[in-house]
Amino acid sequence: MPDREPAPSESLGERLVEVALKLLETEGIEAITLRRIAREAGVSHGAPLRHFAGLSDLRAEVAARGFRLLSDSVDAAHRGLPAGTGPRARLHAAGVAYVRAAVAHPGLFALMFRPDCLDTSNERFLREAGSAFEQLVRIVQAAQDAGFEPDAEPRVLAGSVWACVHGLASLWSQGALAGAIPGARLEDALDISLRLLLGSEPGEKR
Amino acid sequence: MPDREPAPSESLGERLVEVALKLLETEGIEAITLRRIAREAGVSHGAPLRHFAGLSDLRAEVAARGFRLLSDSVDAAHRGLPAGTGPRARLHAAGVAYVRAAVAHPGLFALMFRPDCLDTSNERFLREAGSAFEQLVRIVQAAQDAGFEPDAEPRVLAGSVWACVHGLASLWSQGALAGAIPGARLEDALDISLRLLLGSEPGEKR
DNA sequence: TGTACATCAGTGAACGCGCGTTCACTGATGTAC
DNA sequence: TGTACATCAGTGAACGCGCGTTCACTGATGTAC
Repeated sequence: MPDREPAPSESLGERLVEVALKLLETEGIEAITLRRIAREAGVSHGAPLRHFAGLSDLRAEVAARGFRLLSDSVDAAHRGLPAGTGPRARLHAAGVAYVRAAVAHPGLFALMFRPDCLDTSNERFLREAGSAFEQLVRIVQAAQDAGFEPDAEPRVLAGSVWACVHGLASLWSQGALAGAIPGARLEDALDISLRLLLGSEPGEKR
Repeated sequence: MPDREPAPSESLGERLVEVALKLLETEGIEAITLRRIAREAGVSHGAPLRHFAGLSDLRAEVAARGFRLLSDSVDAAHRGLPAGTGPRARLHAAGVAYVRAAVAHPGLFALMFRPDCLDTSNERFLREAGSAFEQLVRIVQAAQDAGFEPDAEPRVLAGSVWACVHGLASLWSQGALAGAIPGARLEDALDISLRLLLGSEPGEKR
């Protein structure tokens, strides 16, 4: 994903979302206001309302990008694995990718899971969040076919896996884990979590 | 914990915190402002500053109560178990208690993990958060003594367990899990998560 | 090739809001003598 | 038992802030004829 400059052809709506993403990285959630984004984009504060129904609509649109980013990260990690990799190791890699992507974009990640801040009925938000979860369900189902918790309901199992990596990403990216465990390394906690969750799989190729 | 009426002897500082807790239950985080709490307590909006250094100090104080409540819930669940209960089943019960307490107080729970909203250097906040984690470490260590992941570093292991139940509590209490899995029941996800995390323990008394 | 018109993205002044914080004050309470 | 005084929790007016949203407007662009 090259960090392209805003092309002049690009619509203001697009540009505003990108400015918001940049602001999330540099200043965090509280900077995501209509006026601030407009200012940063060099446009009058009324302009964003030509492209979004209101503040929480814009935020939902930004959060939708977050889900897309998460999906893409998981997908990229998946595609990067050697051909013979087992489904369980793939699930493991998906978990790692989720946590890494979240920790790399703490502001965006926080916004995505703050339903009081955004319009959760926004169409693109629902679609991207939904398809990210479906992606996880597919990966989980493949692992189930390979013997991982074969009797569990796939969506519920996927939800449990999601919750676990999500908790890790969330606590880590807000500094709570590092605060409680001085000298902790994310890798260690991630390894333990995923090993506990998925079990060890001595016979499977990774 | 009886829902006692504000005793006239009670200090205003105490009363404000209790009003804040009530507001969190009924209206959520955004209601937690100095002016709103003062209004609700029937006191002028300047009064709270006689008891707290500022808004984020008050919020930290409220969050500290949250950690205490979480600790107490886990503790009560612990004490309620039959005498012969194994350490692994005790860890399981602690996880269940954590999630239940969090889901029962979604506003408070959300506030506790919003470091941008509160003064994380507040003394009581640090103390209560710290002692809640220490409580978990002790429970985890007991499970380790009974053969659960005996070689893991106790604090990191505790962090992993924490992250997992925390993620479940967090996603559930904000409706994300229920949104992704129509008809989902918290109990099911909780059961799967904890079973995956702790493994099954056929020989142990529950 | 021109002319009239509609469309609509972006402007910028204005409104009203609740907020945190400051500050001079009041008035009850307790203490020193 | 009185009197003077200090303390300090709570008051309420005031300040300045950034916010979301409204609204009449401008001016470029494209379309119909």
